Order: sequence, then structure tokens, then C-alpha cells
Amino acid sequence: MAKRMTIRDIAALAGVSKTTVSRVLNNRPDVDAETRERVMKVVEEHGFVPSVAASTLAGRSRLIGALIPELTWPLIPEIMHGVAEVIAQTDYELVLYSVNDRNHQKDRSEILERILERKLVAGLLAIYPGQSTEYLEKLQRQGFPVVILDDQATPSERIPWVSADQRNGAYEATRYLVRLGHRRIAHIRGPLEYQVSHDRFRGYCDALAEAQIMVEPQLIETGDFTLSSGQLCAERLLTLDQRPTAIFAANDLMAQGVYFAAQSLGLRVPEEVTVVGFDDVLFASLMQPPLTTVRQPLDEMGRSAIELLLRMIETPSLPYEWKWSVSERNLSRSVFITHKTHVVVRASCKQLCTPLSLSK
Amino acid sequence: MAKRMTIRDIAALAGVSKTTVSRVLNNRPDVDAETRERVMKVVEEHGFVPSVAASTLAGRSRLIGALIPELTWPLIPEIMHGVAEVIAQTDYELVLYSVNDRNHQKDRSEILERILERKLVAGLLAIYPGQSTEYLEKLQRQGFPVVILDDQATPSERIPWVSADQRNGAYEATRYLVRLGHRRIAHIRGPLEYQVSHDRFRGYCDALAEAQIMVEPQLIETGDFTLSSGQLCAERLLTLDQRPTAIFAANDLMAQGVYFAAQSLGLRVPEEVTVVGFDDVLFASLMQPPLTTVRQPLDEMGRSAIELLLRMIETPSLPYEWKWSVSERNLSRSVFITHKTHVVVRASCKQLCTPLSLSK
DNA sequence: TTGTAAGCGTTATCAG
DNA sequence: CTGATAACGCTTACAA
Repeated sequence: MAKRMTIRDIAALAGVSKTTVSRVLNNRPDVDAETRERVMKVVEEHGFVPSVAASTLAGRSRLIGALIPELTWPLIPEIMHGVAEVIAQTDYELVLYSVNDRNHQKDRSEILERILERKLVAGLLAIYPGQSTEYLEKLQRQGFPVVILDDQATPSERIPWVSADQRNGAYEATRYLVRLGHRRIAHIRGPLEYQVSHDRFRGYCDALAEAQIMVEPQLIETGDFTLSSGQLCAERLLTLDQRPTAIFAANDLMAQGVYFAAQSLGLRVPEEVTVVGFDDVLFASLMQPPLTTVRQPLDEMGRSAIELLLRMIETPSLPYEWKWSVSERNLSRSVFITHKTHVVVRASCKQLCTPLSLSK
Repeated sequence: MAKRMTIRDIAALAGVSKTTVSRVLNNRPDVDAETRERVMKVVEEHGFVPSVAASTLAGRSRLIGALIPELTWPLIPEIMHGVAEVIAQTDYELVLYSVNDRNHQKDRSEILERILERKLVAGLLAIYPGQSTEYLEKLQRQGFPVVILDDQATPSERIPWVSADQRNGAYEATRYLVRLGHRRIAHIRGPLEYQVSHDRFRGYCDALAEAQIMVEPQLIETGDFTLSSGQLCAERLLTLDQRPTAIFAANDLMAQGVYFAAQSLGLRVPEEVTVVGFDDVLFASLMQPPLTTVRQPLDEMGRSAIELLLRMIETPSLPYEWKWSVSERNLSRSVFITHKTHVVVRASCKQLCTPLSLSK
């Protein structure tokens, strides 16, 4: 295996200086078109790739940091899948910073310190950063590129933010149930300290309002996104005098809890209870019956977040002016990308009657 | 935020040269104990961490590469969880190289080229490397530290290898079924091009032999690890004249397929069919009923693999002589670590009778 | 045991 | 538009 080529070798081969090669490699505008071409030719012939370590040390890192919660959290792998896919097509490499559950604020900020202090990565993608948002803002203010991917939808005014439309997803899901003829539709919310829980609840209420169905307090339960909480809430709902014909759980895990509750009460899904979840995690399609749920386009979200970050890194001057295909608001000079969510219809829902509106 | 400290600052503060600080930081033996202590004190006081970029450029990278298949493959997150946990406690950072399904041999070796050519990482943890093994051997021969974590159990003679005891897991699972009183126990194998499929099948046969039960060819099906294949195989098995009372599927996904087959045939799990899976992926405990399965200690496997790799990197001279707590064979100067697997009992199995042997 | 000095491969600065 | 030259922060012969 030949010794690794350096920028110097390329320079010699192309008959220019290292500097010029560097300029070409970094897409600098101030290079003669012809020179650029000549250099590129040599670069490609030899499959030359600049050393990440050297670039980083010299101040132009080609390393991207990803700050993620436990990889075992169901949504993460899909997001990272999208992220990795984009990175693989670039000169950048991905450095993983995993924060585990137990880590409290202190450890989180320690990790962030570590990230910055080492000046290793060129930018940071923070996925579901939880409490760290405040700290991330500090970084951003110091000129360090940060993109947040989260569902908390309380965007910092300054950090570019990628999210999905939680409210609308819940709205569409509930609307779907209404169209199937359901009128007693229960909702198991997520914990109220999360913004998503409110957004999804809101979507549910909106859909009911539109259908002129009253929101009945007894049909609203509050879980904590765990299976057992879903089960508990569902047990209460399903033993109501007038039990709901459909239950919309705020996430798939609680929906699975509904399945368990139904089973223990001898009720079948979907024949006697219709169930809808949220997230479309990997096992949703494996459930018995396969779960109708609201899909967040997680891989796309990961992709767009990392693409945004890459652009921020490569054009530090005009960071807040991109057009974006998905849906973009330009608030106080920052970027917010909201991805669409949509209902994935599977077998967990039963049609109660055939209202004409369905045909629409 | 104060300017980042460098090794030079530490040196000044401790009243020694950069060289000495470097030596201390790298645990070199040739430093006076007292000096070392003095330096360490300063280092700790200031929470100093050496620059990964600079170290790497200077020839001692603190970056570890992880080559993984799709993150969305069910076993990966748990493994990576263990990996990340260990890395977090060290000075190293983790660089992710994700290979996606579509990538054929060519792309894989391209990634590997990329990994090496950039001289970025100090070593590589290859998780389920598939076809790349051959190439990995080449790296290893060139003195580049590589550890493989795989279930294919055809260890290269030279690359340290971390795995789990597939045969014994299957053996224990089958033995468990025998103890429950089952005698017509079917097995849905994985595809025969994988070594795991054979290992697990072997465990199944061994357990039956021990119980003096004949292996009946009709009770052996071969799937491809997908849900639908499991379902198909199970449908055949469950419509046999003398249908099995228990089905041992070679992975959890096929076990879920068995659930579907049972349901479509109006058979209940576990009342009419007992089911056991393999892997204990995250959703196994969420299945209805929760699946009895064989657990591979994935996080521990990840942990031990990365620890092994770190040791190889830090002691390049004597790479093949460690003691290991789990179970270690020293074959032809390489290290093989085999983790124990064990049966996780959940609700998917029914006891047919109460043989005395159970009390044992 | 410790220090001096020469890289490691880029990028940035500043002249030409 | 192009090219010297000096960083970047650390490791590692080689000397002392």
C-alpha cells in the first residue's frame, strides 16, 4: 500500500503550491478556473482526500459532532440513519457523543464542555437535547454552529431547529378516526412537562372540534410514554360505563399498552377497540395487529438537520438565508424546519359505519 | 470562556517541559513518580484534555472507529450503547462509519480504504462486518488494530473476536422446553449461509439428543430471519397432522412471525403453541404475550470489544496476552471472547406437565 | 529522568 | 490569482 499522499504531493504533481491545492479543495472562489481544473484532475486521479486531523488542527475541522441520548431510545436509530447517509457522501466524519439517561445536567454540560474544549468538531447536531438547550445557545452565540433536532417546539430564537408537525399529525390521526365513524375517541396524553404532549393533545382537540364532538374529560388520560402507563390508562378508559370505541395514544409504546389492557379485559383490537399510536417506531408494524400510527419522517429529519448544519459550517457568513424545501420560517434570523407527519394506516382501526365523508 | 489550554500551558504551570507532560499524559513509564504527580495535579486542576486533532496528527490518534451496519438493525443500538459507555470514560472519541444495506463489497472496501487512508482512527471495531472480514485481516496484518464483533464464529485466526455462545443459548432454550414437558419441538432455522443458523440448530439438536428425542425432519423449517418467513414456516408447522406443541425460532422476528401464524390459524400463544425466540431484541418484551427468548448480552459484548481494542491500541507490543473475565481462548496468538447467552423466561411458553426434573 | 527540536498535513496571513 | 511562511498542539527521536 503506497504511502499516503499529502497535499504537497498533489501540489507537485499539479505544478502549483500547497496553498493553491488547499484553496481548490475548499472551494475557494479565488482560483483560476483552469488551475482549479488541473488540480482537481490530479486529486481525482489519485483519489486524494485531505487528512481530517491536519485540517482540524489547522482550524478547519471536517468532523461533525452528534449529541444523542441513548441509542436505545427508539427514535434515534432512524434519525441517525439519515444523518449517517448524508455524512457518508461528504468529506466529513461523524463523531458520536452519547449521553445516557442517568446523566444529569452536570454530566451533560460536562460533555458539552468536552466537545468545545477539544475544538474537535466543526459543528454540533443536538438530538433531543433536553435540558442542554440553554447551554447550546451559549455555543451558538459564540459562533459555534449548532442545529437542534427536537420535538419540544420551544425553539430558541437563535438556534436552527428541525422538528415535525406534532399537532397536525395528531389532528390527522384523530380526523381519520372521526372519518371511520368514531365519536367516543379517547386520548392518552404524554407527560405534561413535554411540549409534544400538549401539541398532540391540541391536534386531537382540534379534530374533535372540527367534527363538533365535545372533548370529554373522562376520555382524556395522562400517561408517561411507557407501556405500563398506557396500559393503566387504557384499563381505566375501557372500564368506563360508556367506554370509548377508539383510543388515540400519544406514542406507540402506550398504544402497545392499550393492546395489553384490551387483552386483559377480553376486548379485541380492532373489533372492539380501535387503537392509534404516534411515532411509527420500528416495532409498530410488528404489533398484533399492526398499529395505525402517525409517522414522523425521522430519517429525513436527520438528513435535513445535518444538511443544514453542513451549510452553516461551509458558509459561516450568511448562515440564515437558505431556502428549504420542506417548510421554513425565518424567525428573527434563524431557521426552523418543520417536517410533515402523516397517518400510516394499518390494521388496528375498525370502521364503525360508512359516512359519505369518507369517500372524499 | 478562557482560551483553551494547551500542553504548553500545563508544562509551564508544572515547571516542566511539554515533553514531560506528554509522557505523563500517555502513561509512559519513564517519568519520575514525583514529577508525574505534580503534572497530574495541574492537569486535573484545570481539567485539561489533550487535543484529539493534534494528537492524531502527531501520530497518536485518540479516535476509535466503529464500523457498523445500518443502525436500524435491531441488535446494533444495544451494542453501541455499551461501546459508547466505555468510550465516554476515556480520552477517546468515537467515529461512526455506517455501512448501509445496499452497499456491496465494493462500497464496503471503499469505506475501509477511506478509514485507513485518512489515518484518522487509532483502531477499528467492526460490528457484523459481513464480507469485509478478509479486508479487515489485511489491516490487522499491517499492524492496524482491529476487533471484530460478530456471530459468524468463523474467526479469522488473527483478528481478536468477540461473540456470544450461540449453540449453548439454543441448547438451553430447547432444554427449557423439554423441561416444560414438550417433546414435539419444532425449530425454524435462520438461512443456512450464516454460521449462527447452524450453531443454533446444533444447540437445538444437542438438547433433543440429550433428552432422547428424535430430531424430526418435518419439524425443521428454514427461514431467512424475517417476520414473514417465520410466519410462513410456522404456518406449515402448525398445519402438520401432528403439529408441534412448541416452536423455537432462530430469532425474535421470526418468533413474531410465529405469533402471526398462530393467530391466523386461531391458535393461542402460549395455550396452544409455545414459542421461543433468540436475541432478546428490544421489542421481545413488548410482544403479546412477552416472548421467552435467548438473550445475548449485547451491551456487554460491545463493552468488552471496545475495551479489548483500547488495550490493543495502548499496548501495541504485547497485544495478545490479556486475561479476560468472560471466557477466553488463546488460539494461535489471537484473542477470542465468547459471551454467555441465557434464556429469558417470559409468558410465551406453557408447561405441559410437571416432570420432576423441573424441580432440579 | 528530562529537555530540545523536528516533524505531522493542513489552513491562514500576507506579500507579490 | 498565486506562493512563501508561520501557525495549529502534540509526539517522538535524539541529546543532555
